[in-house]
Amino acid sequence: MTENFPASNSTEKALEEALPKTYNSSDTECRWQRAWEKSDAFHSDPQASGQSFSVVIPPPNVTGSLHMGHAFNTALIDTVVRFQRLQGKNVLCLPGTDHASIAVQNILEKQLNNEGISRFDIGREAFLERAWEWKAESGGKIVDQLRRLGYSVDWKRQRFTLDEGLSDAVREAFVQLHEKGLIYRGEYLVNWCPVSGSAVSDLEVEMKEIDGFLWHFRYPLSNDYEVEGITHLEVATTRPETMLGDVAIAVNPSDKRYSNLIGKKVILPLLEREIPVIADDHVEPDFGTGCVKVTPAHDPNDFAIGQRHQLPLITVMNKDGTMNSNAGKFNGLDRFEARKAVVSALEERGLLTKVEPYRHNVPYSDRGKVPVEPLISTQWFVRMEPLASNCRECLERGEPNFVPSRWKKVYLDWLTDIRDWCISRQLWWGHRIPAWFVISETDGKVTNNTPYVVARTEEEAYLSAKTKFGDLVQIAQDEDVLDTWFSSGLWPFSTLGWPNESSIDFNCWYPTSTLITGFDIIFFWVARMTMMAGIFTGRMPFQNVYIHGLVRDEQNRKMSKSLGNGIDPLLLIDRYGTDALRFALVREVSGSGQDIRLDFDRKKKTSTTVESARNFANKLWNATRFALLHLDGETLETLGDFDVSSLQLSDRWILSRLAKVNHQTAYRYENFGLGEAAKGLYEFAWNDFCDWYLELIKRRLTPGDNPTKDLLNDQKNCKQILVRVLADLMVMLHPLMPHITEELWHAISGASEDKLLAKMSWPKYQKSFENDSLEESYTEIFEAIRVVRNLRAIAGLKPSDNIKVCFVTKKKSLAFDLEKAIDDIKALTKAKTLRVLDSSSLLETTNSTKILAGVTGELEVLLEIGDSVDLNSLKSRLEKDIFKANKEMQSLASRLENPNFLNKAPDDVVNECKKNLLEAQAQIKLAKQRLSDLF
RNA sequence: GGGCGAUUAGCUCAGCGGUAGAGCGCCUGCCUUACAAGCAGGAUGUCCCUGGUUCGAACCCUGGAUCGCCCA
Repeated sequence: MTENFPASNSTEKALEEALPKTYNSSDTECRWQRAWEKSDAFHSDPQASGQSFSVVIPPPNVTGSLHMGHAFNTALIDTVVRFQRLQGKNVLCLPGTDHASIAVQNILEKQLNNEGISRFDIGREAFLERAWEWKAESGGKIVDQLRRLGYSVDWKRQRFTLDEGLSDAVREAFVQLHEKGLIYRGEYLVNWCPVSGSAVSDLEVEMKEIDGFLWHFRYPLSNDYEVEGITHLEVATTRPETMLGDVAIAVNPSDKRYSNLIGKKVILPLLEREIPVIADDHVEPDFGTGCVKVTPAHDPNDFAIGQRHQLPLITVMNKDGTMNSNAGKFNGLDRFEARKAVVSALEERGLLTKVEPYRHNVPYSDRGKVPVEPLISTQWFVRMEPLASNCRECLERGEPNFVPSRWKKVYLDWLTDIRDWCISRQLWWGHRIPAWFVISETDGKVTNNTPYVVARTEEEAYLSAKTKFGDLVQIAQDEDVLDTWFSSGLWPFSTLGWPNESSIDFNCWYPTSTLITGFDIIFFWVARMTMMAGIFTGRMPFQNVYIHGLVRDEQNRKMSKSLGNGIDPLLLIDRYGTDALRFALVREVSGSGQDIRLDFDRKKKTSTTVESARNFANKLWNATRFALLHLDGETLETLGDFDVSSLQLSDRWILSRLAKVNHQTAYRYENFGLGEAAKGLYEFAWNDFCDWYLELIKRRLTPGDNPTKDLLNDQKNCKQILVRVLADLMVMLHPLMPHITEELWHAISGASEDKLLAKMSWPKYQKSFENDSLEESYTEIFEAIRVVRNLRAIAGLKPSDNIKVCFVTKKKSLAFDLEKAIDDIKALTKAKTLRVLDSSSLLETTNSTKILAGVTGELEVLLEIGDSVDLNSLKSRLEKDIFKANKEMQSLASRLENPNFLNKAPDDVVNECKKNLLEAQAQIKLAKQRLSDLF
């Protein structure tokens, strides 16, 4: 399994040959994905020990292929899930797909269309057969792609919204809602998508700003009612073709211009129908002429007016978007053709008074990408208010808990002014509505008056119909299917066995722990799930809802099919590896849940963001490689635990850092600070561990040809800590970068192949190792080293040039730390000699000695060097130091002169300020002295 | 019209009361035996504008500008 890392008894040479210098992600990732799956590593057992932790994934459409949104969502979910698994919880992460009624139907109808036939030619049964065939062939694509993300889901529990169990759940849900009086059927104005040939819900309508026109035209007053010389009323509309269905003209009752016309009649041009002038509060007197045409059968606002005034409904269009016989001579024209024809007809009659360009909102069908047509039709609806009010009550108790919390308000606002949900779709692919019409009551036909029964099965329906209507009943199931989101709304419990609430899975994992999804489906999905769960299970379906942003393209545009600006995650995976992509995405996340922008060079197909994550993976690879090259075949297991009593300072330092990072990272993972967790681990691994600790221990790992016993002991200690830190780091990084950490952990741990990091435990948090004062000391030591390196650079010294370094400080604790770390500092600065003094006067110098100086904090760094020094750069460096210190001194001094500051600011701030002032003054003094010494 | 978010280094973004950070890019040296996908060093900011609160504001409050999203 660890092909790249040979068995632990190999020679160093063999190791070096077998270990490539750069990490090859595809090999590693492929291998571990297979290993996880082969061993059913993520198959969950409801009887297993550990607190339950469950997540259901947002089921992608079967028609879909992997896009960046999936990759992002998956990276976040899998990070949380893998973390919880490391915490010893009994974790279930349940995958599945969604049947996507309209999308699948669109695909199939396109295929049929290519064959020159329609679905009606082959019939429902044959159509569904083809649909299932299509699903079997293409429906698994997205699932295979999800596998490439290293998703640690329970594949054995994979579900599909149309599979048997979930279909049962849908029927049960429908029947129960109906029994509770929450489902009704009726003739209403719905959003009609002429392309899908189906009703769609309000949520599936997208408002688009469109440049259109506002047409003004005249409706002549009926001769009988001519009033004070007024012969006509003028209306303005963006949709002239709907005038054919006008049934009234409405004005505001307080509008004096028209008050004497209320109750009178006008003649609807073209059709020469007489319609009344009515008064309605909702008419805005300031808009247009203050008169609006009322078309209740084709406009939601007008529909409401019509209801208030008991106006008739006149539908002038067919369901395919063409005009019908009510449209008179426009019968048969497409709605947009009819618009032109109506306008020119009005113009001919001299009734068109004005056409002005007008930008307005037009409702578009999400799926069909054409304007929806508000159309009267008979549909099934769910009464939402009772469901929503239950959710609002739960929310008051914090159920579910939204992260970040601002989404709570968005969710609540939607629930507060909720409208009923049109759930029927005039499609075939989906859950057929479990309602049967008793057609024998209406001459074998389905009309709006045909009685129906709702039942779980056809037999049940038949029996029920028979009891009500006698032995000779004939029944026929409703042709329509349910909105796909109806079944998605049941997802968190239908997948766990509901309606069988005594199922083991349901008992163990319901309610689920956390839902992770994008803000774009809070209404579509999150709210539907809470409403359905509330009524069917009596509980909210998840404790936490973690809402994340969207991945946007390099120009900050939303990625979309129509724009064609999607960035293919698989391409990035091929180039940089899954772990790199996952890490890059998660690292971009901020606590406030903003959208993330992914940079992408479309010509080169590269992304610097993902590339830097790939480089991080390579860094980890090489740090491990370094360890293996020095371990002589030893492993975490064979080395055992280190001896706490013989640790060196640098060991204590890295162990303190490790303890803090451990604690902090666990907290961040637990509380959805995933981006922060990633960033923190990156810094620890790269800066603390690789840049400092590995450099510090190189000397100790190679103690020379004839090492003493002490040196060998120290070497062993050092190795033990090296592998300990590395192993812990791998565990902590595992949720983010599962594959490479699995590989590297195996290499250093000596664990057998069947042991998986994915199923290990989170490393123990060693609070006793935390040591703030030591970390502060090391900050100062590193700063001292940096000053020496900086002086070297200024002086233009080569790495091989020997230097003599002297640290001068009056701070005893610092001097103590520096003394203790003297060998480390020598190694990292390549100093030949290093002394720590408490006064520079103790430094013996001759006339030919040149001294470079730098200051940091309370430490003065002196460098003895020969003649080959660039004095100019040194001079400018010192002058710059003085300038900066001066500026700081002035700002600090002015603060300390302010009595209010001294009185009101907290003591520690004032003390800090005083301390910094003294330091700045000392720095200036020193730098000035050095300047005069040199020039 | 109502609501939400954003505005910080050349770019992408953190920080959200104690005087500004990271990654990438840039400049200068280094192929120093884990890593050039690397190492060391360096430069870079009216923290959108405006008032106010405060000893002190990038951060809190007023008002405004620009961009984006959601709901009508």
